[in-house]
Amino acid sequence: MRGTCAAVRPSQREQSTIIPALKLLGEPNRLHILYGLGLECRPVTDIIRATGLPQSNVSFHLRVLREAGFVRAERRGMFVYYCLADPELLRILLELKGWLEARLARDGRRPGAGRRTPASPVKRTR
Amino acid sequence: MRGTCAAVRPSQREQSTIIPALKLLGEPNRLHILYGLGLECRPVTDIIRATGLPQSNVSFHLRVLREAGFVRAERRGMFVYYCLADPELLRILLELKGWLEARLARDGRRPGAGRRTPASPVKRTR
DNA sequence: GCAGGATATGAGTCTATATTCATGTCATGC
DNA sequence: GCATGACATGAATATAGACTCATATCCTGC
Repeated sequence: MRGTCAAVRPSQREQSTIIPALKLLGEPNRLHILYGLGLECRPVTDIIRATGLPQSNVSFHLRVLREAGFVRAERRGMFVYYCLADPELLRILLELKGWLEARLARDGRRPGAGRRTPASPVKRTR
Repeated sequence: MRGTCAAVRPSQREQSTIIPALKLLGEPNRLHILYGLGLECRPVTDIIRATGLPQSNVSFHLRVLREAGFVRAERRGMFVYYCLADPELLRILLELKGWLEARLARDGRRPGAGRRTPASPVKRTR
């Protein structure tokens, strides 16, 4: 905490739950695993095959997802099956994706993606 | 389509839009800036004061948000005002947050947050 | 024109975290 | 018991991306 002083962050506590979640979901392989699971339960072996990732890496990501409560693990004989903890998550992700794609389709190119902030688009507003 | 080899990533293209977005939003200061903006437009100076971050850093994050199309920049005289490009984004984030908190409240502790995968919860399923 | 405040940018550093390799543990079948 | 396949874990490394500092650019008022 290197803040000049107190540097009070107002809604800091507000973000305590959502930030880790967004970070988790922002990892390509992790999201891929989640999508791959869909509504079914699958053994790790399946996930490894589906993703093409090394076993070690899949295990790592599964652990992260499990400890976040996004997936459940359940042993069945020789295998450990992983399943989505709550399908609602997929719905919310789909909603975000829908919004993003709609935006992209609506204004084609990203708006305001230019280098600098435009020199002076408005002469004076008030 | 089981991917003979080559490690074909099925929905890889599917994630091309959502992954960068999730990464952007997963950064605490960035999310803080977005929440701070709310539905109003604010000059950079305000954002700097509100967040307590160094000007350089705020400028950096604003650029990322702007190039992603999450905020718009508009010059008014001496100041550059930043505003949320689409309030819908806040709604979706709120929805995710609601889901997370509901989960947390429902099962108190994170489920499946234990170390190892439980040794053998089920004797045999099949 | 010049001065000064507001913002953007670049280079360099630092940190968090994904990835890999090797090894350990657990369940099953013999 | 032992061997084997399925997962998990630890240490070490690599890398992306946030942060800082210094500097450049733009606007306004004089």
